Amino acid sequence: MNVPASKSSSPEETIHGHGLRMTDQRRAVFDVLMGERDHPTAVEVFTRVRAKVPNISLATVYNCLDTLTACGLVKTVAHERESARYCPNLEEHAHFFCESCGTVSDIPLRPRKQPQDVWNFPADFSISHHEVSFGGTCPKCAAKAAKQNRN
Amino acid sequence: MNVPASKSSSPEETIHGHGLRMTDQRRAVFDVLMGERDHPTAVEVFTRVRAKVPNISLATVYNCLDTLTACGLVKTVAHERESARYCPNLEEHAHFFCESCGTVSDIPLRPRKQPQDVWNFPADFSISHHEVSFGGTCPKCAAKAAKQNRN
DNA sequence: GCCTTAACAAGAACAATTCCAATTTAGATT
DNA sequence: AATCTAAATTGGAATTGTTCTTGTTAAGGC
Ligand SMILES: [Mn+2]
Ligand SMILES: [Mn+2]
Ligand SMILES: [Zn+2]
Ligand SMILES: [Zn+2]
Repeated sequence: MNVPASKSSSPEETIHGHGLRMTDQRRAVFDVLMGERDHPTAVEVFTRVRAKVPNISLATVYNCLDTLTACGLVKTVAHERESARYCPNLEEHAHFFCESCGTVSDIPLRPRKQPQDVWNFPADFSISHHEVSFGGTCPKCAAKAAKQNRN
Repeated sequence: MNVPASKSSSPEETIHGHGLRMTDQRRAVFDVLMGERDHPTAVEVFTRVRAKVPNISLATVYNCLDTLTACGLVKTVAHERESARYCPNLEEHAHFFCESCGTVSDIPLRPRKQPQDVWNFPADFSISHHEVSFGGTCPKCAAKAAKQNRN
């Protein structure tokens, strides 16, 4: 667990490195996530992947998403109490949730910056991971709202 | 909604300012949260508040927590897919979740710093709120682990 | 080709939260 | 002080997203 997938190795190799097998279902779930740069829920992944593997079950989609996450091939994204989303972007980044249209955007970390630059940790906290999410209005929706207001 | 409770005004005033009433149940839920500087779940609040209001229902505890949050008197804290927690600290801060003992600690924002100092937002994103959570090992648990290792 | 074990499918179970309909209560109005 | 009305509470049912269970399928080492 927590072994990052190096860019050079294939997903097969990464999965094998965890003592697991690359199955059609895992491959299909992985491909669906890589195919779009968005953040689908498990059910959205399920409906997309059914086009390729018509008999896959939702339980298997959940299992695949869990194993892919455990192998470091995708990321799981939680926001408030909504259903989990899955992200193919392995770079360190935060998430922006547009409250108007629901889209999720990746927000990259500035080079050479760390969360500790902004939050003041008492000594001796050992941080193993962080999850940062922002809520607000995306540029697209802001533009739409501005246009509305002009009328 | 989103009207912050100024420190000078009482919870009654704040609630009235939102056109709502201060009831025994709301008062008791509020007092329970203010009574400890921790981050209880709804069920934990429920069991604590039952000491004072023995017949309160869990649904009411959820309702009270929602209204107190809407009035800005407490904060709701989400972390991964766990049950929601509630926080009496109105200062801007992040949360640290100890994976070993489960405690939640407040991590203050450094003065004059912003999340935007660390994350690079494409222009035109209007941020209305953010939630930042860290996972890892708290100092107490780190010390315990170190002691174990020494044996 | 056989065997062991991992992976999958289908549906049941689960936990947290929300919804609903009936009852109670706060506080305004007489 | 009694009455009235909308808001709040209650208890239980319903919902939702996710996990668990059990029987079946299929890799891949031998
Ligand atoms: Mn992402
Ligand atoms: Mn807090
Ligand atoms: Zn938007
Ligand atoms: Zn700890």
